[in-house]
Amino acid sequence: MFLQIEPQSDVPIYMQLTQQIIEGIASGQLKPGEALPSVRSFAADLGVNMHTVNKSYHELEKKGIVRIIPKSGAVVAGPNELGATDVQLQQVEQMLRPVVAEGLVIGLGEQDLQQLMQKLIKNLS
Amino acid sequence: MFLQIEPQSDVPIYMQLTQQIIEGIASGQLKPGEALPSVRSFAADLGVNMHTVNKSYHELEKKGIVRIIPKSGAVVAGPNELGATDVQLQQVEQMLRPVVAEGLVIGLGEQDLQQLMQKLIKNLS
DNA sequence: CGATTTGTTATAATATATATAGAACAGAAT
DNA sequence: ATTCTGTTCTATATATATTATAACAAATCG
Repeated sequence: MFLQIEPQSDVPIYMQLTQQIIEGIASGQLKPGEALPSVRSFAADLGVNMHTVNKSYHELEKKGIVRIIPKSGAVVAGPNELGATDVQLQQVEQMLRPVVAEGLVIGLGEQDLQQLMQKLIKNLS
Repeated sequence: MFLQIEPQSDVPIYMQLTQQIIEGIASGQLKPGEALPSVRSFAADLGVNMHTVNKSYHELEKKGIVRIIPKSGAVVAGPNELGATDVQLQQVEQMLRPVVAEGLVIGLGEQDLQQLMQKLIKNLS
C-alpha cells in the first residue's frame, strides 16, 4: 500500500493512517476480506511506532470497518458485515454536519455542495 | 444564543463552540454584521474559561467567518467579505473528503450521500 | 473626563492526548 | 519448535486543552 504520513501535520498520525486506509478501501486498493499488514511490519514501513498503527486499527474496528482477530491480525470487513448500520450512518451524519454548516456559511449553495461531493466520490472511487 | 456545551465530549470545548456558532450563522440565528458576545460574558454564560471562548473566536477568524476588531470584539463577517475564497473552498473539500470516503466504505452510494447532505442542509437552514 | 468593558498578553498549573521506546507474554501461524 | 501475532505494561517526552490569575492598553459608555 502506498500512503503518505506527515508527522508535522496537525492531524494525529493514527488518524492519518485511519483515513488513508479508509480511502484505500473506498478506492478498491484494499478489498473486503483482505488482511492488513501486521502492526509491526506496517510501523516499520511507515517509520512510526507499533502502538500508533495498533491504535489506528482499533479505531477502524470501532468504526466497524475492519475486524480484528485476536493474536492474529486485522482484516477488512466483508460486504456482509459492512452493512451501513444505523450507528454507522449516524456517525457519518455527525461527521458531515459541521462540514455542511461551514460550507453554507462561506456561501456555498446546495448545488455547490452536491457538486463538491460528486467530485470527491469520483476522486475516491 | 442557545447552545449546548458538553465538557465530557471527545470534541474540545473550543471546537464545539466554533461549530455551533457556525451552525448559528448558517441557520440565520446569527446574522452577518452582528457582534458576538464578549469573551468574558460568553464564558460566564457557558461556564467555561475566557481563553477557551477566545480560542474559538480566533479559529473562526482563521476560517474567515468572523472579523475581530482589536480591543473591541468579534463580528460575524458580512456577505461581501464572506466570499467563498479558494482557500475556504479547499478547506471545506479537505474536511469533506474523509467523510465521503467513510460513507462509501460503509456501503453508502452517491444517492445516499447526496440525500444525507440534502437532509442536513434543510436541517441547518 | 472618568469608569467600565474590551481583547490581549503573560505566567502558571493541571489534565489529557499523542507518540515513542522497550520489554514481556500468550496465542496463532508456519 | 520457532517465528510472528496482537496484547499488555511501564516509562518518557511532547503537545494540546482547560482553567486560573493578573495586568495592560485600547475601546466604549455614561
